[in-house]
Amino acid sequence: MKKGSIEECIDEASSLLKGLANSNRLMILCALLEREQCVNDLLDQIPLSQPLISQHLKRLKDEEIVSTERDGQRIYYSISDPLVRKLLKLLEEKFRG
Amino acid sequence: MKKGSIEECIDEASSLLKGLANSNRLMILCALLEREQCVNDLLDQIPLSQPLISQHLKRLKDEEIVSTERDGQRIYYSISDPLVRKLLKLLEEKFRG
DNA sequence: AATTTATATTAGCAAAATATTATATACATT
DNA sequence: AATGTATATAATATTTTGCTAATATAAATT
Repeated sequence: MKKGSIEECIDEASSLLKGLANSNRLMILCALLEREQCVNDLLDQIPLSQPLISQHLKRLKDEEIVSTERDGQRIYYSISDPLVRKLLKLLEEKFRG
Repeated sequence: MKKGSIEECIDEASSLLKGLANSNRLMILCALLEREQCVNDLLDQIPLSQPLISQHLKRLKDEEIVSTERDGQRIYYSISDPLVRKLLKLLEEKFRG
């Protein structure tokens, strides 16, 4: 893993946390935790508008929390960062018990 | 641990994450990760104004991320939530390597 | 009781994050 | 090439967050 000054580490960590710290994005991530899904799959499960889902996905992708794979018209999103998986599992443990 | 609807869980998780998702609060938490400290201790290590540190500490306390113990004039803060410790360690692992 | 030290609170403002609405692109099908 | 389906982008409005500066409280000391 990369290393930098303490301030840099903290900035990177807080960026990652900001990426996660939103209930709509968490919903999306919970869905993706089970399996990779395209935008339309997410639209079926999550009560948000299509543009809003796309915007959040973009944010997650910019943050390198998710990655994409195109299949024809569809674009499949999945959780690329293993740390994020661990974090989400920890949260699940705590809040779902 | 408490349980509720999925939406509630997600809201609680995102509240917690929002509490953590700020570089100044992360700095404070990193300091507290080592040992409990009073506001003045933190002031010595962290380049923020006293009111700002107090505000962030309040936020962390409201979120039940830290807890306090008074000793005379001083108020000692420590990380009360074991999950938060785990999360911070995970982040340290990733970003400090 | 007056002063000092440690900490908290409040109000106002600027900046950032989020949501909404409208529009655009890209691939697939006819 | 025209249409439909899947996804992305942009502009704008709204809400939330964070900072600064000023002030307040609470315990300790003289």
